[in-house]
Order: sequence, then structure tokens, then C-alpha cells
Amino acid sequence: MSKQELPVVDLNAVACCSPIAARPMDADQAAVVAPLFKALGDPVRLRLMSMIASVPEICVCDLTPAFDLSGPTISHHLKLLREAGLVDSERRGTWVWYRVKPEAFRQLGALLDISAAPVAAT
Amino acid sequence: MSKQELPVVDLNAVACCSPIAARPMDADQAAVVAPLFKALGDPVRLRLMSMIASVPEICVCDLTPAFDLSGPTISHHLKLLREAGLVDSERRGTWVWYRVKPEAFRQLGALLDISAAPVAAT
DNA sequence: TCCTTGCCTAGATGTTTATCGAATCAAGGC
DNA sequence: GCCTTGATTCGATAAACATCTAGGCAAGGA
Repeated sequence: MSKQELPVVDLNAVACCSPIAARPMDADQAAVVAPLFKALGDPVRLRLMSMIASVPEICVCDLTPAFDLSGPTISHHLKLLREAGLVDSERRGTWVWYRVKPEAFRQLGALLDISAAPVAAT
Repeated sequence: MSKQELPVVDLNAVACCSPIAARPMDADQAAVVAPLFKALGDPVRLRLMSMIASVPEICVCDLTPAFDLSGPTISHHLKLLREAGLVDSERRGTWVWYRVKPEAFRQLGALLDISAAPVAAT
């Protein structure tokens, strides 16, 4: 399971998109980008993402105890983050380690570049 | 309805938060920030947001025809964007105009600042 | 005053999602 | 080979959500 996930998002397709505020996004772009935001739109996943992004890598065994949730539930949320292309996992021996995928992260930041907006921001 | 919405997000609370990658986000922060991402996590709302952010202001009558959806559905999505604190609306005569709230937008961008990450990005 | 147009609210419905417990798989130690 | 520990998958369930139609309110023109 570590290397190749099945439905992972196409990062090149994401890379194609200009900032949200630069021009009206068409339906195809929106369909590609929205799942990235959706993945971060849950408090549990946002915390997981933050915990993973705050260190070079982290073991699931260190993520799970930070929540009042069952193992399967954490595993489910991690799967969604993987499928969104935001993180990567690798099994090493007994444990599974998670790492952020900086490309996807960068793309999201670029999309929210407000300096691209047509009005100077109040 | 234009000026004061009821459950609008507290932007100061958002402003308090450091980038996702800077340190593990606590549950309270996540509960405040996740709804912002969630609001952008739907393709329709993402396009609406993009259309609104691409111009100084825009009338609902110019938003609705861009979608294959009923008026009430668009209205529903606009309400969610308002409640997330991402946009603002104002009735002027017959029409209702929407505008982006740059503060919220800026906060989201700041949260995704990857330069705060502990690892230099592969 | 009544009608029309623009937008929103209310209520209903089918789908998606967050969560759990049970079962399964993968690695390592006995 | 068998057991233990770590993590995922499976199946079920309750809550949340996207969408629609019907109805209502606000503003402006006849």
C-alpha cells in the first residue's frame, strides 16, 4: 500500500490552475481542486495534516493516541488524505510512516494567492 | 441579510493560527479553521468563490446562470460561503451583490505557507 | 394596487460521510 | 508454526449534505 495508491489526484492537473482570485475557475478545474480543500475540511484530518506537516515524518502509532477516536477511524481519515494526494505513506517493518507531499501543499497555497485578486483588498 | 450574518466565523480566532506546517494544530484551532476549507471543498462553491473573487463585486443574477443548478441551490451554497465568513452580501435595489472578504482569504493562504515546514520540501 | 422579477426560506429526498466493532493482513518474536 | 502488536479493510448505522419543488418576501413598474 505504501507507494502506489489507486485514485491519487493528478498533481499536474492541479499545477495547471491559477489562483482562485485571478479568474473565474471553470467546472473542470473546480472538480480537480475542490477535493483537496474537502480533504482539509474536517477537523480531524486538518489536525492529522498539521501533525504530519510539522515533522519530516511520523508513525501512525504517534498519530492515533492524539485523538479520542478508534484506530479504524484514524486510518479512514489518513486514507482520504492519501487519496487527495496530500500525504504519502510507507511501511517500514511493523510501523507505517506518513509524510507530507509538498507539491500538493504548494498548489493549495498558490490557489489562495490573494495578490492575484482584481481589487486591492480592503 | 446583507451586513450581519448570524453564525459568522470569528476572524480574529482564525488570525491567531500559525501555518499548518509550523506546529501540530490543536483541536480548538482545527475546529475553527476546518469549516473554512470545508466551504471551499465543494466544486460549486469553489467556482462561486472564484467568480466572486475575480471581480470587485458580482450580482447573484450573474452567478446563477453559470451553473446547471436551481436558484435555491445556488442560494444555499452562497449562504454557506457567507456563514464561513468568506464572502459578504448586500442588497441594492432589486439585486443582491456579493463580495469577497479578503481577511478570511488571506488567513487561508497563511495557513498553507509551506515555508514554515520543518523539512525543505523534496 | 397588482403583477413581475430576483432572491431567499422551508420542507422533503436521495446520497455521502464519520464513526464504530469485527475481521483481516503484515511483521516480528516465541 | 503460532501468538502479539500495528494498521487497514469490511459492514453497519446515524448524521450531515446537495439538490429539488413550493412558497414567501422585497423592490420596482404598469
